[in-house]
Parts: sequence; C-alpha cells; structure tokens
Amino acid sequence: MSIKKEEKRIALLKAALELFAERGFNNSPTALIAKRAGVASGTLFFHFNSKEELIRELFNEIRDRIELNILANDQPDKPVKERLFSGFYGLLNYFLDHPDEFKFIEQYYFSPFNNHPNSVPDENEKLIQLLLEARDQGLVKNESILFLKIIAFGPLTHLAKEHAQRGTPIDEHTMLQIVQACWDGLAK
Amino acid sequence: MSIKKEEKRIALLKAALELFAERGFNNSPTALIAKRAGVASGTLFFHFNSKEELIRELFNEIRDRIELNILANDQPDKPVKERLFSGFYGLLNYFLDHPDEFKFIEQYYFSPFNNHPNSVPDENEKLIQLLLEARDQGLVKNESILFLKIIAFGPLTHLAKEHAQRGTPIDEHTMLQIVQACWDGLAK
DNA sequence: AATTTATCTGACTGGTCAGTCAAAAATGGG
DNA sequence: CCCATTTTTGACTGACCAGTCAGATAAATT
Repeated sequence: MSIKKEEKRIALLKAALELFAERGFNNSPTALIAKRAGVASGTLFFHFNSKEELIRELFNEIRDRIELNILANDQPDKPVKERLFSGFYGLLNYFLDHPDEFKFIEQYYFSPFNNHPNSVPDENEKLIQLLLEARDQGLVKNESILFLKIIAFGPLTHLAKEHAQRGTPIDEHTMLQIVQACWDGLAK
Repeated sequence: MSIKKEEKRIALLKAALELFAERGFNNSPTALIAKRAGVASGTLFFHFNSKEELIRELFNEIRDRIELNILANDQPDKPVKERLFSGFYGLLNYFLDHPDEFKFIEQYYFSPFNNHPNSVPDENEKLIQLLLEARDQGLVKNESILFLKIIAFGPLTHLAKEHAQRGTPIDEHTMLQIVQACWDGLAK
C-alpha cells in the first residue's frame, strides 16, 4: 500500500467531510466528493466499497480523533474533579474548533445508518468513565448515568450546535461559564 | 375548498412525518408518502408545489403546535418561576410524547433548508420571553440570553434526543429532576 | 528491461425519484 | 340534470447519481 494511496484516501475523507457539512449527505454526490478531492469519480470506489462505507469510516475516524484528543489532554495524576473540568472544556473546545465534524456527527446520529445493529457508539467513553469515578467518590450526585450524561453533555452539545449552525461567536468567558454550570448541575 | 381536500392535506402531512422520522427526508420518496396517505402519487403535488414546500409547511405546523401547547398550559397570573418550571416540563413532556416531531425538527435543523434567508425560527419564543422576564426580576443569573438558552434547553433537548433516538424510557422522576437541574443552573 | 501487480481514470449503465399532465372522477351551483 | 370547476389519478419523463468496468498508467518485483 503506497503513500500516494493513503494520501488520496485522506483527501477523499476530507472532501467528504467538508461537503457533508455544507450540503448534507444526500446532497453530496460521490462524483462531487471525488472532484473536490482531486481524483476521478471511480477512484472513490477503489478506496471505499460504497458511499455508505465512506460515511461509516469517516464517523469512526472522527470518533477516534475526539477520543484521542481527550486522552492526550488527560492528566491521570490530577484529582477527578479537575480532570472532568478539563475534559469538558477540551471537548467543547474541540467541537468549536471543528464545526464540520460536529455537524457531521449530528447528521450521522439522525441518519438511517444509526438503525443498524451496532448503532450509536458513545463518542466519549473516557469522560463517562470519569463521571462514574466521580460518582463513586461522592463528588457528584448519586444519580443514574443517564442523568449525569444529560446534565454534562446537554449544554455542551447545545452550545456547539449554536456555533456550528448559526456561527454564533463563542468567547472564552462563555465557554468557562458553561463548563462551570455543567459542573454545578452535577456536583453534590 | 372542500373538507375532503383538507383531510388529504392532513393525511399527507401525517404520513410524511411518520416516514421522515422512520427513514429520513431523503429516504422517503414522495410516491411512498402518497401511498401511506392513501392517495395517488400526483395528488401530493396538487396540495404542495414541491417536496420542499411540504417539508417547510410541516415544520411550520409543528412549531405552531408546540407554541400552542405551551401557551395553552401557561398561567400568566402565577409567578414567573412557576411558569418557567411548568413551561420546561411541558416542553419536555411534549417532546417525549411526540418523538416523531422531535426527530423531524432535528433533521430539519441540520438540513440544507436551514441555510435559506429566513432560517431557523426559534421554536419556543414564549419560553425565551419568560426567561428574559425572570432575568429582569433578578430571579436568574444576569447573563446573556445565549447562556440562559444553553442551560435551559440543552439538557431538555438532550434528554428528548435520548428518548427519540434510542427509545430510552423516561420516568416522571427523571423528568422532574432534569427540569429542576435546569432551574438550578439558571437560578441566582 | 520485462512482467506482474496496484492504482487510477472517466465514459457508461441501471435504477430511482421529483415533478408533469391528460384524462377521469367528484363536487357543487343553478 | 347539466355544466363548470375542483380534485384526483397514475403512467410517464427527464435529471440525477451510485456504482461498474475496460483500458491506461504507475509502482513494485524479478
């Protein structure tokens, strides 16, 4: 497998991500994706068996990038509260920096692909583990994991949505406020 | 304009809503919508000029239903705090009772229709007015409307999403908890 | 260099689907 | 009942698009 090949694969995924965010899955013909990636239309089907496979692989790749980003910034020796804080902040920051990826995930979430057996993997297992740890330590309310997820991720994703969809500018102050509010909602 | 005509219009909108929730906009051919509504394929285009118009009208209708539902339950003589509480609860309840409508709205939100000039009207103006009123009265934090919206609607929509998408059962207790948590996040 | 293998190309195809339209059926007023 | 108008029908059309494939080119192997 040559380097050239990998390059084209990446160019195709990048072009697809851009177009999906701009125009949606169904409004982005494979021929257009190929064109933007600078390759012939048939090439897409050499790298991916179908448009659906391309979409799935793009999803997996993005999920991994997010997970990696969180893991990279985590400092396991720090207290759980601090780790959660920077985890939330990091996730929010990532979504604001990568609105295309956020839009893509939301589209994927509500797309038919989701109804397959192995559906909707959680994008941020690490943060959920940390939440459970915090609960065990009595730092946050002793409630169901559902409750904790809603309170923690609801505001974060809502803010990211506002930014990705309407382009609302979000300053540092607002981000910190929201992260703090998430924590307040969780804390005992 | 006969009653029969109005009936078919409604049947078409209902069939479209069901199919959109089940299969998404693009996976729901107009012929299939017509079939489920019990009319011939051409009839759809007598009632709506295009598939896009059908989608837009369906969105407007659903937005109006939600707004009406909130207004119907509002008691303007009660204190603002109480009105906000029951407003949140009512909205959450509505989404849990009408997952198809919720799914539709989310799809619409991330669809290309959204990029038109007159895009994304707020689904719940009334609640936002109440939020501002509460802020004026010093009941909630003196923060930007953006902040208030994120804290109030973030958890609500996230819970509705969980229910609509994965079918997670939501009991009364959880609903009240979430509404309470929203308030706690807002309150001074 | 010759040969095999991997990668790429773009014209083409078969299927799908939004939207049309001529003719049929239903409605309603006089 | 007659005629005009509204509403419905479903076969049809033209555009679009995912995916194919035969042949071209580049890379790797001998």
